[in-house]
Amino acid sequence: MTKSPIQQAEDADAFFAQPLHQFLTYRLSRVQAKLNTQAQRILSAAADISLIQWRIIALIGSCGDTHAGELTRRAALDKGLFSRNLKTLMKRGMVTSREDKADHRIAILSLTADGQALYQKVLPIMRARQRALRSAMTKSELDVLHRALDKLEIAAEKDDLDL
Amino acid sequence: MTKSPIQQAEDADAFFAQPLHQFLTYRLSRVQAKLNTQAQRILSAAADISLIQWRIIALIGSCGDTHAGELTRRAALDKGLFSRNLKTLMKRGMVTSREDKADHRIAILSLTADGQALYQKVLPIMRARQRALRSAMTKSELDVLHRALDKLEIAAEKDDLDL
DNA sequence: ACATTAAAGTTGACGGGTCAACCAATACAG
DNA sequence: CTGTATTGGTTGACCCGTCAACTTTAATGT
Repeated sequence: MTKSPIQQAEDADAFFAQPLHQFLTYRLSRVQAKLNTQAQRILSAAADISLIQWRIIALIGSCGDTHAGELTRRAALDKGLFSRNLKTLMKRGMVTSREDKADHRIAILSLTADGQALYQKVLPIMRARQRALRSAMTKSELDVLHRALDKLEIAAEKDDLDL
Repeated sequence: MTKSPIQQAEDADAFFAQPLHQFLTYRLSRVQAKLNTQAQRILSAAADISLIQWRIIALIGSCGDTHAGELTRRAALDKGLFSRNLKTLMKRGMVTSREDKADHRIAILSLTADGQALYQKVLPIMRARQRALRSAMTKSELDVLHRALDKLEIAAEKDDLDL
């Protein structure tokens, strides 16, 4: 994983010209924050629900009736975060849980009628948003973006970045 | 051991049965979270400092002696967040402030000797990290990634996504 | 000059997100 | 069968990040 002198020089120029702004991680975090804000605005307008709660409803709605652990693993969601928001969703009558007969630690989760209605109402809205975001790019740009994200994700898990 | 992103993607069932996993925003937020975790790990090992505090030190170190408002505007950082972390950095003796003679609202910030030392020590480490991340991709992939981020950032600011 | 408005920074409140301690139930080893 | 380890889930603690209220000081306008 060696670097060409040219690239190093480019890095240096960019850094001293514009600290932080050109850092990949910095740009990513800003873009992600803006996308989050947008999603929250859309969700609160469409269904008066937070993003994290929408994610939980979408998980339950799309994965069928399963238990919390399965969903948090699938979505890489913190189980504490999940638990708290699930509680408020149950208070709001969007989700119900029944105990698993075989394993009493497990609660099987399902959407209530209200939860289903919300899911069916919001899902197309969020899909449309995703389409709109994608449509800002060409197909090949989108492919490269996904590939780049894969690579970044792998690099982010490395403990030693040839430091 | 955690699964690679590729394996997780292969776990995904049908396209529509797994809404979250293919959502661009979802992937972005996960990658960003992992990059953040990595940065925090590196920083806490190298200098026992948090990411936000490093950003503040890097801003002061690279922008010269300026006031808080200038830096928060430049970095799109919340001024409240900045203020609080600045306070702890001053407690730790990394930053000092002196009042501007012309405008008494303003405090001019500078790094102390300790702050400078930390800055000079950590900067190459973080720049090496950026190089390592970039080197995971080809030049053209990087270009497309930056272009895609530009477009996403613009799309994220739109109020109506043809919904 | 005085009143109004705006800017710089501090503080409080609150949700998101991570981590660890903890409890209850199950699985497992001897 | 019994003690131990593991798993599912809840709760508490803590930081990040956003938003808004508020104080102090400066700019503006009449």
